[in-house]
Amino acid sequence: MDEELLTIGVFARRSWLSPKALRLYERQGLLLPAAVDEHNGYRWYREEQLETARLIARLRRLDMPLATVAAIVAAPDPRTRAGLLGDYWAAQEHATAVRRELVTHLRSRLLDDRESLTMYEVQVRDVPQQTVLTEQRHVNAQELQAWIDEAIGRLLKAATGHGDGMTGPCFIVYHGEVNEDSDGPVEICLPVDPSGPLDSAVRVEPAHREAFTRIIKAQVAYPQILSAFDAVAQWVAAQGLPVSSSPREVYFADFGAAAPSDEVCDVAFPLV
Amino acid sequence: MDEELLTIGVFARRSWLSPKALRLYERQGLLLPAAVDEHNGYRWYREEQLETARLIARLRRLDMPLATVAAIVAAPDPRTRAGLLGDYWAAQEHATAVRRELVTHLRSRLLDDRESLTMYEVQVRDVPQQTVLTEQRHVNAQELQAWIDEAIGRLLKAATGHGDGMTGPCFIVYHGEVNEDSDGPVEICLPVDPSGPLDSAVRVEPAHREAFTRIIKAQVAYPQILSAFDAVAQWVAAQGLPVSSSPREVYFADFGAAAPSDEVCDVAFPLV
DNA sequence: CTTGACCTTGCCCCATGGGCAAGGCCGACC
DNA sequence: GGTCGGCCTTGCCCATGGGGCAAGGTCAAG
Repeated sequence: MDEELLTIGVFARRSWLSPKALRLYERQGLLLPAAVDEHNGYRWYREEQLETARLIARLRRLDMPLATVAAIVAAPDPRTRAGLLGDYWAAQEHATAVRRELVTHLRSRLLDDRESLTMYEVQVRDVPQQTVLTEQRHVNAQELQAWIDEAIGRLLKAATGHGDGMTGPCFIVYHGEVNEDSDGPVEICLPVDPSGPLDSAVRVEPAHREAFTRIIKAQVAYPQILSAFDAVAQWVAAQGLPVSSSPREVYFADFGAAAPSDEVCDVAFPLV
Repeated sequence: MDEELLTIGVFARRSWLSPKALRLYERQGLLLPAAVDEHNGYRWYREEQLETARLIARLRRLDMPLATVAAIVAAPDPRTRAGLLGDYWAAQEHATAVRRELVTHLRSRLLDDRESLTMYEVQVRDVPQQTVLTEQRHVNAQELQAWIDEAIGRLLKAATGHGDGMTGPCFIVYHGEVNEDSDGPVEICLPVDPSGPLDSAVRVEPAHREAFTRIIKAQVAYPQILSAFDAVAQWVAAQGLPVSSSPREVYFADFGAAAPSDEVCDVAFPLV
């Protein structure tokens, strides 16, 4: 055995890491020195450890958290390592894509400041009683979109076997706050012909008056849409009106086919 | 004036920020409460401040540092804000692109582990004396590539007016370490016909023997290329040979036209 | 008056090191 | 043997952007 051990300084220079980082990695159990002198505490590394250290250095250049680095370093074979790296990077790309959309939206909003200047115009209307197919669940902000897509699919399917099918715009009722931490519940309602069968997933939404504001597709994104809820709530409070039920989004257009500047949805608060 | 002030809790909920964050932003001078009660220290915010707070919340969702957020918030008009946001995001996209390349390279290296298994093959050769056009500067790792491109352009141009033009492969000498912190100096040399004019940018590179290893284009990227330097330095040390001059990269192929798996460069250490 | 919700400050914690101080150790030179 | 410079050690404080919790002050409703 060629037992030429390297001091931490030499090892650091040759691995493109700093001595400080190496000491940290030892504490984290990520990269242990081959030996530690009991007398003076000096750390000694083997040349073969350079390969691992350089892998760590390269992964850290991606800003990969040490825990993820540790998982990759601990992986038994290169294919597993490449897989974990791919997973990590896919998640990063996804996060970047989300932010990229936010930036695009925000820049255009800053420039033509449609939303910030044109205040939300709040109106009042009367909504007749409706029979609705309904589905309700606890979901947080992350799961919301996926669940809405699924649930609407199911409700639409159920509606086709229900007299004339859909008889009005679908709406989503927020019975509780929905954000990263809090999860509703949220209810999806699809108005149908009241003469159809009344099974458990059907209820009657009572006639009511509601205050609402109309927004475009680009304003539906979370959390921008909260400004619209806020504006309506503000307006209602300013009028001294009491709110009688949970706020909702009423989708009167084909959301998928709409352009970002098309009006697609009303944010509505039922009044007494 | 409609002086309906909001408590920190209400303001936090309506701005999508946390009270804790709001207190931090006050300390940083990013978003000051409209008033602070002298008696009990309660913070009070104006409704108009919601707009700023929401802008901050959205910018923070991009992981933008508070200092950058502050610059944007302090900008006088929306166009300036959009410009700063665009600059920030362009920098982010660039950083992501760099990492993306690193990931691609790293994954392929993990999978077909060409570099990690096939050790660098080190050979020795004799290099005759050469007259070279030369340019030298301090540059760190970031500026290096751009400077090399420019300098080679200048040297090639100078060489055309110098007898037969280029008479051998261009090489880059690292007189000092080059990384993020340290900046060489680095010297670029282009061999030319020794019968040409001997002006200040020309020197004679003495004949020498050198140890070198040949690498492919994909291995030229920083910091991977350091493994090659390391391998040659190792080999030289193992032979007990003294190094006589600074290490260098000798580019014998058309770098731009080469495929990633083409051999393009020798990493060489002059011996006595 | 009590209760619960809200507010305050202050402290410790996260991750990933950088920077610096105080002090130990080692080889080289005189 | 003494001394010097360079390496090594540990430990503390710094930054970022808050989260979490404790101890205590405040306020409005019942």
